[in-house]
Amino acid sequence: MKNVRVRFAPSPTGPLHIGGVRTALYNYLFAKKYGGTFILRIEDTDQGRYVPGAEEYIIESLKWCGLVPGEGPGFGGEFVPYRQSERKAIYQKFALELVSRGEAYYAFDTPEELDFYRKTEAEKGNHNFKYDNVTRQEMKNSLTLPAEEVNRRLDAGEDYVIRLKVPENETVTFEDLIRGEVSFQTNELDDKVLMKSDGMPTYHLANIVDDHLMKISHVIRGEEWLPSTGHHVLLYRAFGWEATMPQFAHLPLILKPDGKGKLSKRDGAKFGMPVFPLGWKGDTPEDNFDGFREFGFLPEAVVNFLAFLGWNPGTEQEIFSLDELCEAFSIEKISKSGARFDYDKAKWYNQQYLHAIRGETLAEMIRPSLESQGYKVSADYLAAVCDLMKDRLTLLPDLVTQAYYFFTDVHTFDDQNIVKRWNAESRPDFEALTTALADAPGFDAASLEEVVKNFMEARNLKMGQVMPVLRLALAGTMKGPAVYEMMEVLGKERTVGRLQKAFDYFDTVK
RNA sequence: GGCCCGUUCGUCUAGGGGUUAGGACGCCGCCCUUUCACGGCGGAAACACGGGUUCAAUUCCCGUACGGGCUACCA
Repeated sequence: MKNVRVRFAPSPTGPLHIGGVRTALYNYLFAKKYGGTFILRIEDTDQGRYVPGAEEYIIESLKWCGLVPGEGPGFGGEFVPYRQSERKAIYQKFALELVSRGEAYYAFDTPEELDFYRKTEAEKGNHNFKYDNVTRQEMKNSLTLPAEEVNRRLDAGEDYVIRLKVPENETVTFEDLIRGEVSFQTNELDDKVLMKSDGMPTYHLANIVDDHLMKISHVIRGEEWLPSTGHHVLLYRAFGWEATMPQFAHLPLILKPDGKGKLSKRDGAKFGMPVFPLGWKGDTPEDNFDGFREFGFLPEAVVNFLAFLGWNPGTEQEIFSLDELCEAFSIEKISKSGARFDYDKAKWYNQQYLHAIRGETLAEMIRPSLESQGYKVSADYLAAVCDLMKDRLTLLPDLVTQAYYFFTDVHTFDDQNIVKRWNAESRPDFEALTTALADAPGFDAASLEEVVKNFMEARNLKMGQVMPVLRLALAGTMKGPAVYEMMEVLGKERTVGRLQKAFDYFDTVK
């Protein structure tokens, strides 16, 4: 495939949600697979919904995921600007061209009039009023009004919109790369507004004009756009651009975990999971969200998880780096039906990536949150702890909650288990063992194991009598890494100190 | 309501005219083990329904049901 140019075209109306990230991902993968270009275009034509900071958020999110655009705002490119609000004049010119070709027309009906019209129609039992090839004949537009009046209204600066003049009695058919042939009857299609009365284009116009001008080869977008694709094809025709029209691929939606509707930002709070890549601070507390990053996900895991929500390579490989995904990706393997958001699966992916990570790398990721909690540790020490813990983690913050005792004194003891493992006669043995440990030739796991084993043999003690007590004394809990390794990482001083202190405490537990 | 799209284990999915319908998550059991995890092994678990077409249909066609999307001077 040559000259693949795809775009991700979000609207800066708030944080980019995870479905958007997946759309961006699939566009990116497709571009990379064929050596093409991944373009970011900001569709900010609705000034009413514009949210400051949203564009920066989108870019930061894409970067976090490793999906860096080849062209876009801040990324340069042949077709600047990539922000639609800065391309207003272009759309006006093309809209006027459509009017002069008779493919579009001026309409003067105000939103209030339209509302009123819709309401009265509804009262008459007609609940699906459309501004279309039949109703336009009784509305106020350049098709029904005399030319002089149209000019008079235009000259007087009256508000107007430009609408697409959808042809009658035709069938629009196009080939969707995912769904196959899809067709619409033009009589079912309404005369979509192309230019709003504020002089801004609607999505439909801006989208077609920009995709054409920016030489977009494939439009990969969410399924919510499928119903308006009929209009889009009509628009390409009206402009005479049908020969170079991009190919369409409509992605299945990401659904709520319970399958009832598409995933929305409210679902994060409802299901206790992230639905945004990065955290977002809105104006109200309800508008503040933690993202996958804040929950403790690695971007590679999020990307891998997202890639598999609606696509799979057809092999049994589950773990893919971004590069591997680029290589394996194909539109034909995208599924047709919506995929529920499966948070357990997302966590599993994270766990897999955490297992594979190097202790040092993990250490640097976790350090900021550790320091914010007041723990200060050396790089080597932290890396050693990470190596011990990483097989036990699902989310990054688990390290601090599960292994806090590597960074400070044990503050919570599992008394129930202490009672089971410790009694009045235990003390002499464990004091002797502590001394033996303190005198160990080396404080590495292997030496310690030997010391403990010799000790047990000499005193005729069993593994189950000794190990749990040591573990309880060092960590306070029955869970955790191997005892010898824990001691090695903790070091002689801390190990011995903790044991002595713990035994005093154990004597008091009933 | 209208239009469009969809439907394989609970979930994500592979597959495809004749298969013991495969994998992964989750769940259960066993093994490993000083604990918790990891890991290994095993288990329960699916072709929405009805008609065609065919020697044969879960697979192709048509309906129905169900689900989802769209139905704005939002994207």
